[in-house]
Amino acid sequence: MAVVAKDEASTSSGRKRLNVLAAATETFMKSGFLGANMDEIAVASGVSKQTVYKNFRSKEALFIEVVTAMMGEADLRVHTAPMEPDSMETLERYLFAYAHRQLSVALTPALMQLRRLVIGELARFPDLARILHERGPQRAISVLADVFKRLEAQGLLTCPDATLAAIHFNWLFMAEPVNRAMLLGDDGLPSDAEMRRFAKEAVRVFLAAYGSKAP
Amino acid sequence: MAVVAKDEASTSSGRKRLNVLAAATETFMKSGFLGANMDEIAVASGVSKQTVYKNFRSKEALFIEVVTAMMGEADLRVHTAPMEPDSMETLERYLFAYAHRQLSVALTPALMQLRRLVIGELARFPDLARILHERGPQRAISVLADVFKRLEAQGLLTCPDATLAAIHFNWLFMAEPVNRAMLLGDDGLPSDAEMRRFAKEAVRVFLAAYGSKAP
DNA sequence: TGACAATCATACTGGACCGTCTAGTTTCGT
DNA sequence: ACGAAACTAGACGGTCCAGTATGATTGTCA
Repeated sequence: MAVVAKDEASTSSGRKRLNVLAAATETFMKSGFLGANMDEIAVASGVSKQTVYKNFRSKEALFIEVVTAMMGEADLRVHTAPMEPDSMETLERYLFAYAHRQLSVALTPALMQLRRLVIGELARFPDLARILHERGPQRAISVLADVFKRLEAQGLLTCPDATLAAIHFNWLFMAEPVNRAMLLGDDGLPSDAEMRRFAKEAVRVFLAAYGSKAP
Repeated sequence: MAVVAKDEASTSSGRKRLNVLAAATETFMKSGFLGANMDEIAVASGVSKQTVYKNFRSKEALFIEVVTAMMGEADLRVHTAPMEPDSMETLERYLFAYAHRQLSVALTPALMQLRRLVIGELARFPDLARILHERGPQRAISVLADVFKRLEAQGLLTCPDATLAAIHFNWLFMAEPVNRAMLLGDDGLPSDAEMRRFAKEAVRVFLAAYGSKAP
């Protein structure tokens, strides 16, 4: 009865489970929750339908696992510890690097489709949308606000409400490309050059409003 | 064969058609495209299923009419001619009034649900999403950019790229509440006091970055 | 009034699909 | 090697649903 923490991919059953998750991810992302077909998922997994239902109670349960797994992966990529501004030459360069990094990591076809999927299923799965909000925009803003508080203590910023400042900075570069991606599809995703421009201009506006005037 | 432009609500058939549209709107908004049921729509319309299909070729066609009709109504409310800044006491007051008005008009449960619906159906109805983008954010930004160009000519703003300035201003007050509404549902909608705060702070940041320094 | 079009209630067709069951086969631990 | 557990392919029950067909009923207009 020794509980050995086996890697999921080491056993045959574990691999099959991962295959199902992968195939379900693709299918749900392509067709949505109602549009997805459990038979198709089983076939794409190279696994019998029985095995699908051995690993996942129902279509709903599978959907929830797919979405939370995707959010977990996204978390790892998006929220690695942000470099400290001290180590950067200037505040401006730090803010630019942060913005550019967030744009590069968040504006991927997979993450945008995940966002569309969760928004479209808000009524059926409100918890998933809440989690996506908490671990996505809300968390980014919260982390940013902490950084801004320290920067204000150092006299580099003037932001009485650090959270509001973080909201402003975050959306100054994120809002337009995310909105385009939501409504125009992956064709609306910005090139790297466009990302740099969004980042650069957001930093300019942000520092004009929140930068300390005293040199 | 005289084509008389009859008001749709004046004839019995016309009224029935409008009833179907209204019921379909409610059902699609509640259940999404795949989740909606044509029998339910017929019953809610007080009309037989036959009559539904006499007026609309298919479920898809009905959905498209419902969404475009909603976008048309929204257009009327959101994009009434913006007051001219000249008539306002100060630029700051003008910008605040504009932002507050946009927030009040756009952040309604119906419009947010329409947005969720269209985003969720992007793959199935890409044209609807494109139209929503053109007549929503893109149009607001375009109108704003024209105003900003005039204001710059008057020396009240400094914005070499008026469209970028419009993007920044628009999302400074819109992005956070819209994002919350998308992921948290109608509970996330801001109160009037919160709208005023978003508007006021957006104006402050915007003017710090784009306001003319010369008094 | 009478003919004709619209509408109604309802049944039906054809198909999709979730989740279960069955019977036979493979894999795995011991 | 052997028994248990997992797996497979496929069928199936039950349900749902878009769209059509039917035959009766109502409303409209000459």
